[in-house]
Amino acid sequence: MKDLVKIEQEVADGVCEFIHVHEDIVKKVEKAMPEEQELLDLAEFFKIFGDSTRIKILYVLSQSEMCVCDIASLLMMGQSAISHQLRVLKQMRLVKFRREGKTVFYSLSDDHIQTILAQGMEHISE
Amino acid sequence: MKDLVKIEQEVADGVCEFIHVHEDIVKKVEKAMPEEQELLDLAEFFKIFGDSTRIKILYVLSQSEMCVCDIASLLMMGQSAISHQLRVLKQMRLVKFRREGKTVFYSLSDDHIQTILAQGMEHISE
DNA sequence: TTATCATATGAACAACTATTCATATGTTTA
DNA sequence: TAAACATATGAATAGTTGTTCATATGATAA
Repeated sequence: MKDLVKIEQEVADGVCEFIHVHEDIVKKVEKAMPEEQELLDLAEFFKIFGDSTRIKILYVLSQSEMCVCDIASLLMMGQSAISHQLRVLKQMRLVKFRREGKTVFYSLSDDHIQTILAQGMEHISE
Repeated sequence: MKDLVKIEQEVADGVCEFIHVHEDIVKKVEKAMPEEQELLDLAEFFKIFGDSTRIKILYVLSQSEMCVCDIASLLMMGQSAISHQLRVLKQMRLVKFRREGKTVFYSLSDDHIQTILAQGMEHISE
């Protein structure tokens, strides 16, 4: 948050900060703004899909449940890297898992994820 | 890409890399994999929405076209920061702009963007 | 129990990215 | 023309993030 002294100085410097705005538009949109937190959450949500390793993991899991080694093999990446990313996906509830002996099988936590992937793919191939 | 020597060493170390996999699953999914580039593009696409400043810009532009100063004022951020992010959004064709005198008005380049925002919001509020 | 194996995780490092600062560009007005 | 102004942009910086390495955890088998 800027203080008035700084704003005044910027105006003196000829910078537009908050002065030469279209007040009618700004005030109207200001009222329609969602909670700050909602927009932060939204960005966090999309950020998960914004990494190629995670996208690939989500894609292969959309085809079949799989253990960590299967995914590492498919993506030709180290077990540790996959495990770290699965942790992120787990924390954000995008994947779930079941244990079978020493092996842990991961899968998408719900169909919604697949829908979003498909929606994105549709969009970029236009 | 790993070389054989490294893989052999990892096996010797007791690391799973590519050996103790479920071959049937892996081979089946391998065939269904899209082009590497398609998944990279998909991640790049979602990455744009994965930043709170850009999400906010997209949101306010979904309400009304706006100049750079209007956006900076609404988000209480510097003109330069907004301008830099608008450049990213412009390059990725998420926003378009028109010039009117000294002022540049930005707006969403198509309705699809708004749909994706709404889809995401719907998803996180579940 | 001990050895083996699949997965998880902390620390370190490298790469990337968002913001700020200073300044440039291009438009309008005097 | 010169001054004022809205926006754009290059460079520097600080913060974030993904991968690797080494090691820990927890489960099974001998």
